[in-house]
Amino acid sequence: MAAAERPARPENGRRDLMDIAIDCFARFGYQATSIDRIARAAGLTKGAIYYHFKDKEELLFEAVKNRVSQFERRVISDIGSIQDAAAALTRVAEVCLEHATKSNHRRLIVTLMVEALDTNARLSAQFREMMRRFRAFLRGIIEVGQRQGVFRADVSAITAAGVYAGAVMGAEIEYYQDPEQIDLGQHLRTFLDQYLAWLAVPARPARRTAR
Amino acid sequence: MAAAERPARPENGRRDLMDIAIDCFARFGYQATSIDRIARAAGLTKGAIYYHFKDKEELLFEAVKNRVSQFERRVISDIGSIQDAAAALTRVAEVCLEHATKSNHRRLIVTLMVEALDTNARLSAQFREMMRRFRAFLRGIIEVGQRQGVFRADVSAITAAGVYAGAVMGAEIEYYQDPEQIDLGQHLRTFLDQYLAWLAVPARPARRTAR
Amino acid sequence: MAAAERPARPENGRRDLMDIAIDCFARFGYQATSIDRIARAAGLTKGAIYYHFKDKEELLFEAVKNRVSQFERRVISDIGSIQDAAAALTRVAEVCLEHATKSNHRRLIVTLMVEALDTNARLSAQFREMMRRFRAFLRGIIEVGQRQGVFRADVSAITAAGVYAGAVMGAEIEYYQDPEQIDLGQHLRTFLDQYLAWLAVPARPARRTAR
Amino acid sequence: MAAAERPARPENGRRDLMDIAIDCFARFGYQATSIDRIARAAGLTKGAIYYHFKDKEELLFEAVKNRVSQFERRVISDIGSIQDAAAALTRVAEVCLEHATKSNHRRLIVTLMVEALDTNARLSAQFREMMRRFRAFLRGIIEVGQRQGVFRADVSAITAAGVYAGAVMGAEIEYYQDPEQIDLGQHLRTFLDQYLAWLAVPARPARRTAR
DNA sequence: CATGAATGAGACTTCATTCAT
DNA sequence: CATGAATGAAGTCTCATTCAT
Repeated sequence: MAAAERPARPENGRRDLMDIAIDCFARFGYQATSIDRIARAAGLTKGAIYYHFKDKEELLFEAVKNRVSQFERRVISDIGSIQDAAAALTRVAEVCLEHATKSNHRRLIVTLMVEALDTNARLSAQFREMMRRFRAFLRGIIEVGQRQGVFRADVSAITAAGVYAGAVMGAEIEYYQDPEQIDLGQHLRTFLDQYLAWLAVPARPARRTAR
Repeated sequence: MAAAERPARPENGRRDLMDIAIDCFARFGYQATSIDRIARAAGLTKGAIYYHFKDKEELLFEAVKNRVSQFERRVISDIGSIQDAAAALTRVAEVCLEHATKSNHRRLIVTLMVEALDTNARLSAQFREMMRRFRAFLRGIIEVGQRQGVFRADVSAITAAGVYAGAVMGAEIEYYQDPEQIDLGQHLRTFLDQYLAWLAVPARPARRTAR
Repeated sequence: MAAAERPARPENGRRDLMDIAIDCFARFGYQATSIDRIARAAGLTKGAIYYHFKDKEELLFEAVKNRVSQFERRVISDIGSIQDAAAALTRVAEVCLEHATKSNHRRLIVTLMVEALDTNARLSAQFREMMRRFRAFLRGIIEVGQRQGVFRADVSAITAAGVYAGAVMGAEIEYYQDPEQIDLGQHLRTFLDQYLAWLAVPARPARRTAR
Repeated sequence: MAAAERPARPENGRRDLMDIAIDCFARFGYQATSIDRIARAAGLTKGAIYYHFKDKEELLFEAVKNRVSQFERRVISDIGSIQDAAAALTRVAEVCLEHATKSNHRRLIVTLMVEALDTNARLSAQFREMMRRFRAFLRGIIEVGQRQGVFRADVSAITAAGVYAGAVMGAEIEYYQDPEQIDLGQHLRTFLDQYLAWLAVPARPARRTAR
């Protein structure tokens, strides 16, 4: 009662709050997540949230920034050192799988990305950049493979990257919606299997790709 | 008074209203579409909407039912008669492309499906059923190909169907988000190319598929 | 299509409509009875009601006027000829019983009277007049009895009339609310019994009445 | 900081708000009392009401529960100790008189009871229970008088209780409607006079009561 | 830091009423 | 006479946000 005894963990409340907010945003989206819902989930009152965050949008942006950069850092740190392009693509899918099933990182991203489409220009732009970075990253891997001669050269690396990114995202949504019937791991492995087979340099008669 | 010209447009207001509502829902989702926005878009007042629809949810469900069944009828009527499994899969992608770019059918479905996830149990169940039907339909095509010997038999048809459905949906989302950079048509053709190559009976050494 | 064939029963729709409206008003009161509810009960659309009645209030006033005057005419026609004051009071209670249980006359009156209290000045005034007429009527009967020497003279006839009117109305409300436990007939007979005993000229030592 | 003066009025806003709401409900009934009207009467905005009460119905139920139990506690505490049955019945009427004229307790109850009849099943059930308790309480008093030999034994105590409850309620309504012409105190005393005379053991020739 | 109380804008919905046909 | 369509006001409720303590 006298003097000291400050909250032991300064700035920790902010982090905790954000994690809880992220859980809500990931499940219900932005609009269906009221400040009150977050507060209740955190065992606080609404006022406390406004101590840590300027407004709901700041909370949203921080949440997205946090999870997006965590995902990107993870991908880069995991893949950066891999020399084998096919192994790198496999690894990316594994990270996605993990972030979709063991954390809420991917679900937050996918959910908010769709919700933001015509609803939140600024957020949508942020997601667009993120997707572009992701595709550019994948394209980089593919081009390495092409340069190394392990991937066929007659395909557009950027289109291939887009196919990859879309397939992973679509599979995740199927999984979020019907986890009982969708085995996301098998799904992604099956996709990778066909994707890598297609990218592989053909034995002899090259199958023509899409115009 | 002589010949034709009956009420001119019986039950037309309801139909028009729904089309307008669908446009809004497809772009902004359910929650971000206020009754007032629909009314304004239709050049009516809110009250008029409640004359035609019991509440916002009825409008939503009717909209979804309408577009889903239109999409399903279209797929069935287009594919039903095709004997060639590969051609059927190609055709499905073409219909999706058309419904994603020339109408708002697919965007309505994808947008609302994601929004509904943990937000609207009843709607989500409806979408889950729709996706299951879609995968079952695709599986049927694939199994026909397998029975005909044109598709390899060592892959799970239902998993393959899920990969297909997910890839198409993911590509659509990429397109909705970044239409300037994503050429959905090329995207889908590229995916189909790899998908069919993978499904095709291998010349010699069968590549093993995922577990 | 040519000329005549007017609706066989002119002005009949109006009467039917009003009876249906009265049923609704008697059960749900004025505010909880929407024009739509009446229309549906009558198998018509709202517009039809506005053909017959200027607005909802006119319907209400007509309904009240109708039932009130029917009740009053009935009381007068039934009691007018009775010479015996006690028998007249008994008869009034019987008419009330009948109008409370076999028709909706009394329930309409009681329900709307309470609802109108501070809500509809004009209607409330009308009911106030009605109650005053009713009490005046009862007072007349009592005074006849007093003049005839069959009722004690040391009671205020107007107060006695008020007690009578209130007791009947209160009993009705108890009955409307709990018809399973309240036997309105027995209730009223019991009240009458005590009321007439009290009014009767006492054998010897007159019990003093309230100041 | 030294001694007393705790939050001054903890939970006070809620209580104040309810009292104001009760005033409105007692005068206008439930439906004619808009949230806005209560808010204005309280000098607050609508939102403040929803901070304290979940919705309008909760406010209603709390209001009714409050006034009903206050009335019942008052009756019990006032009458509980009285040994004389006639005095007890007199006392009950006095409490009703006070609660009808000096507070809004009885008017709230009577007004809402009538309005709820076919309009709010849950509330109506609550009032039905209240009336049953009231009649049971009165019956208890009457039976005590009968056992003590001061009340005649040849009347149904429960019916007599119903007559009493109804007469009081009816008198109140007359008073609410026409306070200028109805002197509720005299009304109730007159009723009590006749009621107790009727209940009293007759000197000699017992008047037969209604079966 | 955090709470409790309150605001105010905006959402959904109901409903009396009007009107062209 | 009657309907179908529509309006506009008013009501209930939600929610992001603010602020004194």
